[in-house]
Amino acid sequence: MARGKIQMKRIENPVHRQVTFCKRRAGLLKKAKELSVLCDAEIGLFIFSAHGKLYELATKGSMQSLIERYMKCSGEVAADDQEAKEKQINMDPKEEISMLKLEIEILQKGLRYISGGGGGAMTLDELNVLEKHLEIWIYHVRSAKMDIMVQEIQLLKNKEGILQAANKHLQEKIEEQYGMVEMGGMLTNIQYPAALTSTNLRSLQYPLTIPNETYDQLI
Amino acid sequence: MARGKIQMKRIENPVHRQVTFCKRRAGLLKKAKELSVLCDAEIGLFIFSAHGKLYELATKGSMQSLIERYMKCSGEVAADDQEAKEKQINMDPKEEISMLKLEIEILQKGLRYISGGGGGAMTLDELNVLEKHLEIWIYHVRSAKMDIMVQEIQLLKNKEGILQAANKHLQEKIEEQYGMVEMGGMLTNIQYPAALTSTNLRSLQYPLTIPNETYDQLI
DNA sequence: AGCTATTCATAACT
DNA sequence: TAGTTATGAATAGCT
Repeated sequence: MARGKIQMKRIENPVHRQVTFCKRRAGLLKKAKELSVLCDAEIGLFIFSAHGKLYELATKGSMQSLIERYMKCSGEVAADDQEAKEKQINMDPKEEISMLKLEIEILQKGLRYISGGGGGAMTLDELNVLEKHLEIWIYHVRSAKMDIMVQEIQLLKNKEGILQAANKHLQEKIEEQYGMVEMGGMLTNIQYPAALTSTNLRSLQYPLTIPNETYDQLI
Repeated sequence: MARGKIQMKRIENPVHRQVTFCKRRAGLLKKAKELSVLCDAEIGLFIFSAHGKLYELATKGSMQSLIERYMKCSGEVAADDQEAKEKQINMDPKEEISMLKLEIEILQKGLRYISGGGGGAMTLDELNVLEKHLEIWIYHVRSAKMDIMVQEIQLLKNKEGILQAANKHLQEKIEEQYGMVEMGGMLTNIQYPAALTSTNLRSLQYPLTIPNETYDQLI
């Protein structure tokens, strides 16, 4: 910003990068404090340098309590699951590896804690770790359920497409024969026949491996 | 900073405070992103407005993973990087990823077994309480997702039923005209037309309020 | 680290 | 709520 602007990309020169990191880190922390004071906001900020060193700021109480509050909030708002997954797709192997290693470490910690019997009362840290575990567990189950449902939806859509094609073909056939027959309202005016329930669908040849009752269990 | 400097204390005028909050929040998030990009740092930032609304930024992966890393860092210094790094040299990234995933799975299994077995001091009751708590958080999101998907499935099934009815009707029409026309193979032999993707389905009159992209978000 | 020349962020105003 | 502008802050390049 001074003496020439810089490109918004990683600074390649290590010395420059380090200097800039120090300066901008200080600036960022200052700005965060200011926002907190001026506008009565609570802010949690942590910065990991490229070398892994941690710098943090928590404007009210501890970072722990802020993280707890964050968890509650994001649990309600949560739509960042998908965001995380999207990012994971574009993640390079090294990043993924380090993430997995981190996960392992946390799991090991939890395992040690639980098997060790804990001893005293549980601390906030330990509770947070346990919560994380539980989330991961639930995630896998939910993920599997979702996969099944998505698969089923795709199947239904495929079948629909085929039926539509068949329909169109038949209509053309009729129009061919009669020159002009009013069949346009066909699709919209036909009542949904009571006999044509999902039970009938199973007689189709497309593999419908998932019984209908599964839906109820999925919810 | 402009048109007169301001005191570093809570802005009493609520309007001013709100405006300043918006502007400075944007500035802070921008600065955080810049620091991350320029200096190859990982940053987690969350801001609660005075009214409790959450604004967040996580520069790499998800906030979840960053918080995990934060926990680890602030908790212990511990590092077995050397050992891990040595192994990593002679290993294919994909192989390593799958190995790590396997390890995670095993750990999770063990964790579940131990907590389920309930031998330790902490244990079943406390874990159940924690689990319940987490499930409630997740329940709301999952429930909403499931509702959408079930609704969509029902819609598709309805459409399918109607299409089948239309199909049957058309077939009968043709058979009426020709006495006996071979149309039985219709449904099974028609190739699924590439043009008849889910995009086309939206042109149907049946209310398909849920855009297709939603599926991806649901997973 | 410390020093400017610049660019950037933003307080007040519209 | 959004856009403009004068001004104060932050900081890139040097030393």
